[in-house]
Amino acid sequence: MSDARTSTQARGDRSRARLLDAAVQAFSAKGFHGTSTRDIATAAGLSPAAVYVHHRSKEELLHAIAVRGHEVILEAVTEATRADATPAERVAAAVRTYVLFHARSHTMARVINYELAALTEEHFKEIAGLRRAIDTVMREVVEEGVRSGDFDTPDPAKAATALLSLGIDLARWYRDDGSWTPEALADFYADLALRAVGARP
Amino acid sequence: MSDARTSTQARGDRSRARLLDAAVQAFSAKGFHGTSTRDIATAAGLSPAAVYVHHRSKEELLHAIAVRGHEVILEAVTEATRADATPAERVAAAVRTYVLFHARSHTMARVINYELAALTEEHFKEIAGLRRAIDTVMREVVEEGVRSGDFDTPDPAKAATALLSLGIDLARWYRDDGSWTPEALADFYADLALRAVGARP
DNA sequence: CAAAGGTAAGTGAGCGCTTAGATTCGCCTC
DNA sequence: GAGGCGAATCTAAGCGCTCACTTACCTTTG
Repeated sequence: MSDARTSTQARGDRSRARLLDAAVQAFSAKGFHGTSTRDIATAAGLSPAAVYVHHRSKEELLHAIAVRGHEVILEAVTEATRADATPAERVAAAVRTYVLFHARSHTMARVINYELAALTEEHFKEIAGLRRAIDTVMREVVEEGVRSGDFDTPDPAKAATALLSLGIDLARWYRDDGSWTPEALADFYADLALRAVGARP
Repeated sequence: MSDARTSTQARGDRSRARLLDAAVQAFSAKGFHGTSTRDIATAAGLSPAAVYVHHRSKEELLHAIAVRGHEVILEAVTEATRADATPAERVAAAVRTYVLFHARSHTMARVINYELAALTEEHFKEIAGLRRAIDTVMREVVEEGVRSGDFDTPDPAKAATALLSLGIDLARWYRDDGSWTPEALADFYADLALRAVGARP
C-alpha cells in the first residue's frame, strides 16, 4: 500500500491533479476559449488524448475548478464570520479572508470569476448558487452590524457587494511581483471595509 | 453631399460602426476567443468577408474598441476632477463619473477591462499607458486631499486602486434588468469613496 | 472609368474529441 | 509462486469541423 514504487492508481491521481493545475494556469493566462486541450495536456506532460482519460470534456475541467474554488471560498468566509466576536471584528475577518484568498490564489481566482460564461447552463446555475451563498454571508454580517447599531450605512446590500467587488477585482490586477503583499492588502481592505460600513470608531 | 440618397462613403461608415458595435456585443457576451469573425459579420448584417474591408484583423477590432473606450473614460474622469472644487467634491465627482460609465456602458466596459490579454503586445502596451493615466488622475486627487488635510487614509495609492476596482467590477456584475440604477450606484459609491479616503465630515 | 463597398468561394491550420491498441499492475487461481 | 485476467493509464493517429483570413470578381457612385 505505502510501497515506495508508485502504483497505477497513484500515477492516475497525480496526472489528474496535474491536468487540473495546468488548466487553471492556462485558463487564467489565455481564457477558456483561448486555451486548447493540447495546451493543457502538454503543460501536464501528457499526450492530448490523456485529458479525456480523466475528464469528460474541456468544459468539465472548468466546472471542476469552479466548484472546488467556490467551495473553498465559501467555507473560509463562513468560518471567518462564525467566530464569537463583534460585528466589526467579523466584517474585518471576512474581508481579510476574502482578500487573502484572491491575492494569494489570484490565478485560480481569475478563472473562477471571469471564465464562468463558458460553463454549460446547468453548471453555471450550480456555481451561481455557490456565489449567492458567499454573497449572503457577507450581506448578513453587514446587516447584523446595522441592526445592532455598530454600523451606519444607507444600504447594507450595496455595501456588501462593494466589499466583495474589492476582493474579486484583485484577481484581475494582482501580480506576484508587485510591491503589495497579500497581507498588507488584507489589512488595508479590512480597515477600508469598516470605514465603508460606517463602523463606530 | 447632404443628398437624401445614401452615398457609398456613408454606407461604408455605417457598416464600419455596425461592425464595431457587433464586436463589442459579441466580445462582451462570449469573450474575444469565443467570438468568430462570422458572428460579428452576421450580427452587423454583412458577409464574413466584409469584416476585412473595414478592419485588418479581429485583433484590430478589439484594439479600436479598447482605444476608444479608454479615451472616453480618461477624458470624463479628467474633466470631473478639473473643476475648481474641494478635494471631497472632486473625488466624489470622479467616482460618480467612473461608476456611471461602467454601469451605463457595462457591455463595452466588460470588453475593455477583461479582454485585453488578447491584444498584441504592442497594442497592450498602448492601452496600459491609457490605464496608467486614468489611475494617475484618481491617485493624485486622493493624494491632494491627504496633503491638504481634507482626507485621512494610511495609503492613498491603495485607496485610489480600491475606488477604481469598485467601478471596474461593475462591468462584471451589473445587469440592466437589476434593481439598482446607475445613478443610485454612482451616489452610493461616491459616498463610500469619501468614507474610504477618510474625508472630514 | 477609377475608387470604394461588398460578396461567393475558398485556403491551410488548428480545434475538441474518438478510436484502437500498447503497457502496467493488483489480484485470483491452482 | 507461476501464470493468466481484468481494470486502469496512456498514446499514436486521425476524424469532422470551424477558425481567421484571402482571392477574384461584381456593383455602385462621383
